[in-house]
Amino acid sequence: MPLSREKIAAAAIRLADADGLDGLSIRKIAKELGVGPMRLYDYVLNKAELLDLMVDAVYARIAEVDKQPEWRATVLAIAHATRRAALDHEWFSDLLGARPHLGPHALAVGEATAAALSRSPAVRGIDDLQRALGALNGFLIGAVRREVTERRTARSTGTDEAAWQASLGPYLTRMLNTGRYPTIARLVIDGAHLDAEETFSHNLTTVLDGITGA
Amino acid sequence: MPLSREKIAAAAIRLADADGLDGLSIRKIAKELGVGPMRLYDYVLNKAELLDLMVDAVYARIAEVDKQPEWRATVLAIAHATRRAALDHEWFSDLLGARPHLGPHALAVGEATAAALSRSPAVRGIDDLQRALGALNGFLIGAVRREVTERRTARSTGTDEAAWQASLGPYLTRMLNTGRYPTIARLVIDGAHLDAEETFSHNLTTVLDGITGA
DNA sequence: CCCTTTGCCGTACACTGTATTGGTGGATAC
DNA sequence: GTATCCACCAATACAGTGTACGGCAAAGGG
Repeated sequence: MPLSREKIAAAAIRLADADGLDGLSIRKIAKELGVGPMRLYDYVLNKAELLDLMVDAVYARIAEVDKQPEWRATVLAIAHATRRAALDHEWFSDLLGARPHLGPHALAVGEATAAALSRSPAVRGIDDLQRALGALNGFLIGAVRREVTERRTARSTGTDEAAWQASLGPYLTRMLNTGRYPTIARLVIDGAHLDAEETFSHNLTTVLDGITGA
Repeated sequence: MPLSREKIAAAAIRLADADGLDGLSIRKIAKELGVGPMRLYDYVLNKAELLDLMVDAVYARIAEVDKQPEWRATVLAIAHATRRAALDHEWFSDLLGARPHLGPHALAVGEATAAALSRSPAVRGIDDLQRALGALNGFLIGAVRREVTERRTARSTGTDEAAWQASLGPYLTRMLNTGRYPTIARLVIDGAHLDAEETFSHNLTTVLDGITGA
């Protein structure tokens, strides 16, 4: 069975899911596919283009969300699907917003969000739409990125407990004990462990309220 | 004159400003400082820690903003300073949100924003504060990231005009001519070239309006 | 039968971060 | 004065990266 861009992207996604973007190399993908490393360059211009293919493959899954009748429900569905995809493929959050989303599926979800937003009564002209899209996408990119890094550090402080207790933990408590960061300290100490999905939902509606309310 | 973490970070920042993060290597930093590459490891654990140092050095500049009497003005000042810093050091946006901000100056900035937000009447308990901080930081990270990538692609389509006219341009017009992305097409064609700073300001107040519940 | 051309394949290059080894100067002990 | 040790620094070495490029075999044309 011959190679193809799709098959290469799929193999790359499998590896990136397992080892992260840093663990992803042309040679490993080729080995996974049982071919020589340079074969990949018959289908892909360079590694950057391969990353774009991976991103668009994920966007394809995001684009599968059902279209909702109400514009707000549509935006919520797309945003939640994007978050879900980023949690399933953490490397996705590293690439999200790092290059323009120009793949066909990325354009499709962009179209769906833009169309939904333009149905909001608060979005009047095309300038409003451009700004609203910027605000929403900005929040989406940043929020997802934050959540993924948080999850990563939580995992690594659990795994690499030695390093945490040896350096980072004491450093942090020392810092907070200086009294120079009282609010942060309060957040760390008293802050309940809020449910991540609930927080995301809450903040998303906050941003949407800002868009429609102003 | 002896080496120091600060001096190493400063040299690394100079190089990253010029060549981007991809062009940054231990060997180049060492050459810039006139020492052997392995000397740097007497001051820095590994490259990741060096990147953290660079990030915190930028946060030091951000933390210099004058404290405003009104909480909203404080948040605006910090956000604009962060954006300004990311435009001055584009690599900063690549690192922003990619790892927890735990350096002393990053903590200072976090403290200032958290303190300001907690003075908003709409932020009642510590849970509200945690969420508001998440919404604001999420937007900030994503918006800055978006703007920097936009600027980069604009620059590279200007520089590498051959590649644009050969592949990406035609690809995009072909895509938009399929009629599958009418809203996006309208945005690309009719969309005025909005001032980036104005857009950022507008969206920032939009998010803040959402937080305060206006 | 020979020549050309076309596609396939692996080698090779320049570069990365960093562990490790070897050497060298200066201070201290006898 | 000599020997020993130690701190410091330089260079080398290794395992890996993305990808340019040269060689080779098969196919087609005269």
